[in-house]
Amino acid sequence: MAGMDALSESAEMMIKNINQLAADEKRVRTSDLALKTELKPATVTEMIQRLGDLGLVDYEPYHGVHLTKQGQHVADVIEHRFNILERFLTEILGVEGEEASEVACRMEHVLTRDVEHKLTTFLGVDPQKESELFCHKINIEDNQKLKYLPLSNFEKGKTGTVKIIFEDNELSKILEDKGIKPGNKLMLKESDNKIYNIETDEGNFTLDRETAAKIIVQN
Amino acid sequence: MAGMDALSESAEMMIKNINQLAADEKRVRTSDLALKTELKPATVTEMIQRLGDLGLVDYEPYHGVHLTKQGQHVADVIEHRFNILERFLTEILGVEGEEASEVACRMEHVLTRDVEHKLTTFLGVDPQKESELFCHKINIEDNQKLKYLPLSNFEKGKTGTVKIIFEDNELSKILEDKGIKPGNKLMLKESDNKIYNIETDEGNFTLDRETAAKIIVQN
DNA sequence: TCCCTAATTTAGGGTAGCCTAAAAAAAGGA
DNA sequence: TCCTTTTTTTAGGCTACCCTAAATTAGGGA
Repeated sequence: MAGMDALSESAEMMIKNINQLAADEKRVRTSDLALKTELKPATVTEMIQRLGDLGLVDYEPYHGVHLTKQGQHVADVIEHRFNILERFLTEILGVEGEEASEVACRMEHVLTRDVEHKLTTFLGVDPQKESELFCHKINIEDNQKLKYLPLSNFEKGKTGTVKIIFEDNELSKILEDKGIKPGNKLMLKESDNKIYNIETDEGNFTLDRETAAKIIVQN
Repeated sequence: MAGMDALSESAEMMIKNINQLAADEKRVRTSDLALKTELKPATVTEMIQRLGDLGLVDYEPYHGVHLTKQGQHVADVIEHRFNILERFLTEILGVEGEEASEVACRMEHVLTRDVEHKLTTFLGVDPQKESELFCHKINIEDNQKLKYLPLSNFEKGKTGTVKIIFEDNELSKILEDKGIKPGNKLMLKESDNKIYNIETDEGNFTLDRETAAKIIVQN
């Protein structure tokens, strides 16, 4: 896209405020923006003219602005970033309301989409819903990359990394001696759903299904 | 203090770079700063003159700069904020190295001291060490109030309540079957920072660090 | 309709941050 | 020492954002 530099914080804030004042189709007035942004009307005019040149708002002199499709998208992204940042700050870090808002408001302009996504997932929001909302589809590869399976359901011939072992210390120790412990790699050589033949750095072993079911592997 | 407005991102970056180039007492040269900041020498001169006026650097025309006590303090704070932000982004969110650095570098300028503190505690850094280093003692209440920790930084022998599991649904479901789900209690029996041995209502399990980091526990 | 007022824009001014080009200072070799 | 080269600073220009003050336009009441 042309002019694809990042928007300034000021520009993004103006778009955010236009969006927040935009009720029922009406154009947003300069004076209302001036009040909300705590800028002088002349400054608002200057800024919305710039945004108009960028195609982010539809500006008609003396008759206010409204967001274009592009501008609306920017507003949605900023809004979302603000929300997750604010949630993170209050719910996870325990920052007080007012301060959380202020910090989130400054941080929202420096997030990348990737960090935004990861933070969203961190907060337990369903990424699918998010992706519908924001039209940036989640890459299939991302899903593939994070596949956890019990070894009992693992694909034959594939190599994976042990993530979790569900059992008491005794079994853990036995498995550990065989190189089966969180962090280590293993390969499922053969299986008939009753016995599982695996290979680790320590050699080859055979497990029963019950035991294999307790080892979670990431491919 | 006089002139206590927040420093601009540019100014803070310049101070940070001066600090990073300041080896063995020698003054930092304009040309080296220009290389590091990717600014033109003339721009660097202009900036360090401004910083000199603010009392943050000791500037002698044609003979480079070094940080004053005040400037050094700013550099230390920025450096620390960068470090914890980078750690949070990589260790908790799983952001890749390069991107984590860039985002941390932009975020470091918008943190408040309070958020910096809470994030530090969240990452499980010894607050005592931090307070020695930065001379602003961490309030005990802050610790008490800090309700959420990744399991990877949880205290051995303590029992907590699972609040959030982040990662894809698949991992969540697997953990859920084993009693690791929001609302349930668990106890961290043993840990060597590589393997995490826990006990839940459903039994005993061993997790790797990466997985443990994705389970947020309230103490 | 016409005029007055309120809203808005334009005009003009300032600073921070960036730049290039030219001047000035320092540094090092012969 | 002196002269050339490198480094640094100064001079001057540009843009984004902010402002105040002066035009300009819109809109409502008589």
